[in-house]
Amino acid sequence: MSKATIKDVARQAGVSLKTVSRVINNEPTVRTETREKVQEAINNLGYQPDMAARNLRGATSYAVGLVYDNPNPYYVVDIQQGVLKCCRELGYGLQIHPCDAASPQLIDELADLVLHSRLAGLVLAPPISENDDIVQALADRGIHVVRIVSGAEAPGGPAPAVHVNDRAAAYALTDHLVQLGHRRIAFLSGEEEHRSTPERRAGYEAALRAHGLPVDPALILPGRYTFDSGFNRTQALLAGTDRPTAIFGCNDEIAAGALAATRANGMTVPGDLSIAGFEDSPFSRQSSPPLTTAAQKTEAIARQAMLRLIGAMRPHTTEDMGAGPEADVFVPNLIVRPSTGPVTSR
Amino acid sequence: MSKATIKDVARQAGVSLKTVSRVINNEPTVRTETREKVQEAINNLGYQPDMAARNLRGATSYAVGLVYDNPNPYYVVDIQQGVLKCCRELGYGLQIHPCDAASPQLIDELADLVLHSRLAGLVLAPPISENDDIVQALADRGIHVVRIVSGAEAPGGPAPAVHVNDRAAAYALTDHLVQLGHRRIAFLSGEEEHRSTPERRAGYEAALRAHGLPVDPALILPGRYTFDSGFNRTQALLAGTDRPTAIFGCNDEIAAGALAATRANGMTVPGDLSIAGFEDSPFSRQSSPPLTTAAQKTEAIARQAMLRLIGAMRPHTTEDMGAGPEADVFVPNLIVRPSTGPVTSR
DNA sequence: AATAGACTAGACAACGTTGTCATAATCAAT
DNA sequence: ATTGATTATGACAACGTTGTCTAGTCTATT
Repeated sequence: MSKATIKDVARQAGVSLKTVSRVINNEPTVRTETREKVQEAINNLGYQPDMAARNLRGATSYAVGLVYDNPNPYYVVDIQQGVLKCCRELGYGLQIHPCDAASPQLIDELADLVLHSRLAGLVLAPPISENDDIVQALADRGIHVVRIVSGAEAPGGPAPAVHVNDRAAAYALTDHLVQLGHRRIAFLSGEEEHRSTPERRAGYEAALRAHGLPVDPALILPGRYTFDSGFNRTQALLAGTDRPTAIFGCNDEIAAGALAATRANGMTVPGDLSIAGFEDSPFSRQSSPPLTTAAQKTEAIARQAMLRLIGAMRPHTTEDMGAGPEADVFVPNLIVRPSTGPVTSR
Repeated sequence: MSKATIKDVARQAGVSLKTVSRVINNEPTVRTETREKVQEAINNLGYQPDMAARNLRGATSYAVGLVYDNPNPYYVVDIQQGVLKCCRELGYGLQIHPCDAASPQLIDELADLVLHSRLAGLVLAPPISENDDIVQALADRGIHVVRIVSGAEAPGGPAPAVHVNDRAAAYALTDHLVQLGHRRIAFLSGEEEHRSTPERRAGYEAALRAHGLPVDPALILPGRYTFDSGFNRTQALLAGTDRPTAIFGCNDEIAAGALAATRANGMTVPGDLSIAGFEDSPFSRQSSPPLTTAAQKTEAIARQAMLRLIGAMRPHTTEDMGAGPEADVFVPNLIVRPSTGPVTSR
């Protein structure tokens, strides 16, 4: 009924409490023979260390926090899943912490969280992870942090980071559109606070330039990562004189909005207009036609972030679990679906 | 830098550790004067009890688990939010636990979770909450549980429950369609494991009967809570001879699929066909036209569930926070949007 | 005025683990 | 064989809190 403790294991293995503790924590100074004896007792009793006691005693703790303020539940759930799985592998607890990125007390709030929940560190998801002030302030307070950020490579900032190369993926997606013959491709931005926006835009511009095409500022529209934002901007575009032949929505919701506006205008996709999104959310799969998009492996990214966080604090814990630094950069995959097609002559 | 402990509070207030503990836990046997003195010291030092120590010592613990296996991230995030907020109010920790409802080891897995994470209890979300075998097995093992279930009233089962009266809401939605003149209304079911499916269907049938309309089995189609399921069944319906004039999708994803299929068939909504969904997810708001649906207050439901769980264990903790038993039944609200309209003569 | 009962408060141990320090066992080199 | 260094193990305290038990202080009743 009741759970086995380290004491039970020690008794069964015929060793002291401390020796069992050493085996559990993979400390080197245990004879192989002893280690095996203890391991057997552990397996035998189905022993698992008690988090509460562990956290209480040590300078070290076995729980991390996941901090996010992301409007996209699909993303949030994926990130949670990835971090949680990794926590279970490593024997860590997870404290989720949705919050308000704009709150002026956010830093204090997070510092409090770490203190009171005895967290070993924090995994920061975008856009909070991309706010250097916050990350720096946390680092200054001695809080271990890992960031999930949009960007091609390690900026060597105040904290370890896992990177999503949105730029390269946006380049590939734009290239795909150009290959289809599109010359006037509108870019519907998301919030500038999300670094993914300027990154994706940079990839879009780079691809145009690589093909010797002009970057027309009139086709690059500011906005938000929402359906409505995509809808409204597309209506404005279509009402204008020099219409684009393709639209690159900075995420799938924007693209879904663009799709709805296009159809509301009596136009067909991709016949009259090609539309592409980003993120491979269900919106992109369930619209008609399904949207061309770029898929990021959110769960794997979250897992890698977790490994980096723990690895920074206890290198031996995560040995052989995550590969070297090259594993820290993820490039979303282009997924071509029917919403993009060859440009048609008017 | 370091956090204040009960010791610091005791010293500042000039009382013993135990007295501070009594104040924190709202135990009755403390003189008002003493209580105030202690409270002042607590506020002064910004003291918050340490979860790890609390959980370690007592027979009682201050953390709960949230168990779910729900394919809908919008729902999951809302539930999390509601439970988490309530946890913070009550000073509880939250352990999220996504899992596989079909796993044969689920019961052991949950029992282990409770034991090893020292959880005071579990909040069960649908569909796991609606599996009586699981709930009963957990109750038999002495695990405190609260269920969020679809159904009109307390069944007096093995565990306290919060109810979502899908039946009444489905009745209202169906009534709305009938009022618009619809006589042939198809019902696209979700998974039968989710009790919401038979409940909503019961409401649909009851409304038809109340208006003296026949319940045609050919119009009640089994299926799943997915876009594709809605799409395919609608195509089949529209290919048939005796078409319905309205479709009631058991959730918004089904309805969105139905909408896509309808348009793929060259028909207009609501002109040729009215479509209604359920749940008020973003799908219903962002489709064109937006879908008539029924909105459940998921966050409030989650909060109430949490209150019931804690209330069952420590009645005095939740006094005055949640109202009486009548607060345990929630009826989703009908939201009328453009996807439903008066039936047109053919 | 004495005393039972209720109320209030404190001393102390205990929860399960790890950090510190001491000690025992082993080994290499003289 | 003895020393010295190294490795392997154990005894004990401590983390911050609450449960148990005891003792002191009131109030009410006789």
